[in-house]
Amino acid sequence: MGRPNDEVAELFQEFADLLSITGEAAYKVRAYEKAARSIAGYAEDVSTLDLKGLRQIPNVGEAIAKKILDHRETGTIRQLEAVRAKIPAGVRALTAIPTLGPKKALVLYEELGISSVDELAEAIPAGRLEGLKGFGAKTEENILHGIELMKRAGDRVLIDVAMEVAEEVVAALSPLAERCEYAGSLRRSRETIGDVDVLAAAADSAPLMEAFAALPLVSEVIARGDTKTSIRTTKGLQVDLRVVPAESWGAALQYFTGSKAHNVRTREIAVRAGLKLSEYGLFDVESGELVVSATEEEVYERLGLPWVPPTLREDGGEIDAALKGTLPRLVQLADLRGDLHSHTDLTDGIAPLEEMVAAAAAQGWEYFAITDHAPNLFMQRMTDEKMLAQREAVHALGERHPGLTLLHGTELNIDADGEVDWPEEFLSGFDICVASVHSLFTQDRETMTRRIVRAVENPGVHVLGHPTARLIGRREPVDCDWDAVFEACARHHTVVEIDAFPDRLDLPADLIRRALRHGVRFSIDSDAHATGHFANLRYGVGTAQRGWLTPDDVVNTWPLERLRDYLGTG
DNA sequence: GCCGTTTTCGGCCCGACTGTTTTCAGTCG
Repeated sequence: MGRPNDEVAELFQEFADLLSITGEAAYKVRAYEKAARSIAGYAEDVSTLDLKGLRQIPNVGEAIAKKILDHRETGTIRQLEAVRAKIPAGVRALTAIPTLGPKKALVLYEELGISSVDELAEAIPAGRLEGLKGFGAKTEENILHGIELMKRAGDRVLIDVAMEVAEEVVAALSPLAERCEYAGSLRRSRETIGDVDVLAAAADSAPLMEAFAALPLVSEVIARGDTKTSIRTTKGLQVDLRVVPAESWGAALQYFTGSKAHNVRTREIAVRAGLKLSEYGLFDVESGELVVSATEEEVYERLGLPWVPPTLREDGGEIDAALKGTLPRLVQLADLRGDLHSHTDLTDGIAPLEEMVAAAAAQGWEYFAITDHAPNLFMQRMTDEKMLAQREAVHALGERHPGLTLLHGTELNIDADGEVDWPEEFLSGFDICVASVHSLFTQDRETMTRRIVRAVENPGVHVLGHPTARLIGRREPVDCDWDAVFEACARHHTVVEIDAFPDRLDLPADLIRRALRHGVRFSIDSDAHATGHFANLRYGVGTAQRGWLTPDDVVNTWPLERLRDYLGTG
């Protein structure tokens, strides 16, 4: 269920959303949103803090601190319950539709009684919105497209949500099993996860099934048997537990990891060798005898293949590469020597510079770049003076962390024409500049391509940040001639970012493979807005692996000197 | 509701874009 901070933060975020729907003053709504973000990003566990300790959290004052204590004692927040009674949860869900905010959601609820996304999806084609003030044809179209975008993600969840559940289940069951691991699309590090598959090896499955069904995160047991039990979590995610004998572990793990297409290929290879591969093992067809099944390695080996990393098992050429012995040595989390994209509370981060740097030092990195937003993202209120003052602070801090080289950078805004915030002269004062698209996501392909290529060609720009600007389940990637962009990146030594945020994972894996063909180099960046966000790098690494990247392809696995040479900042 | 070398009130993330509107409201970053 996550750490107590996340639960409390979610309650205040819900409170803020509901207040904004009821038309509460914007500053009040923002106060709760800011508090929610601060609580989520706060290093200490809120459930252990007293009133004084809680008030130390930025943006948490008397009123919010008391609500946290109330919640701890009574399990609820009175004011939240009151507004929940007025606004159904489904109305809040409407605001998750892109282009539909709190004001429109309230109109739909009050005028038409619509209180769910499904109801709205039916009401529009039925013409029920016609004549409703503020809802023209284009608005209806945008809403339907937004719903479509959400539906396409379907019941799938982002990888971090699934990972949290999977790790909780594995941790709870491991003491009862000889082996226990999550498999399926999560093990392959897909960007969204439909359901979580957990595999355990044990002689007797009963205690595992019992413990699994009794976990606190279980809201419903869907099916329960000797070899498989399925549950639904309180948040609606399905988790399947399969228990196999230890001698079948390897075959079962291989089978339940998938993908289906990869398994089809491995089974074909088995058939041609007179073998049969199933979740129970690799068998000799003639004798029916078990050949191997205890580990994945021996299953693959008996098929004449090296072990294939799960992130490659998509039937995307990995079988041929395995047969030829040309599987890449994939980049690992431990290969990273630094992070090239992060924020502090000078702009929209949560943590002060000192805390971000201390947390980066604790990662054991060799270098770390602070890249707060530049002035053209107006809401961040950046100025030249603030940026230069931060640079001084960064230099001073560097002396306190001798093992860690601090890079002072910025995240520039790529404007409509591909220009960025500052002239080259000012840019040259930074150690590293990330440049990203933050607006005008719907430009046509030609305009967008010209725009991004121009930014990439700017000698002051070193990294193209979250290149497609997609938000998984919420915003489409921008339309762009990526081959033209990658070609320009390779030519100008502009690094292409893999932003590790779970709702971005941008550049996506399919485009990484395409970029690789152009000789592009990549950086796997946290885009951290809080110290806890460095943990997201594992998802960035998973995405990089799905793109077949080796450490040599990823600049932040390089020593700083080589990185500087490549960027031309040495 | 939070915050403060403006310190107990009066500000608070500002501006662009979109669609609808007939002069601007809603949404987003």
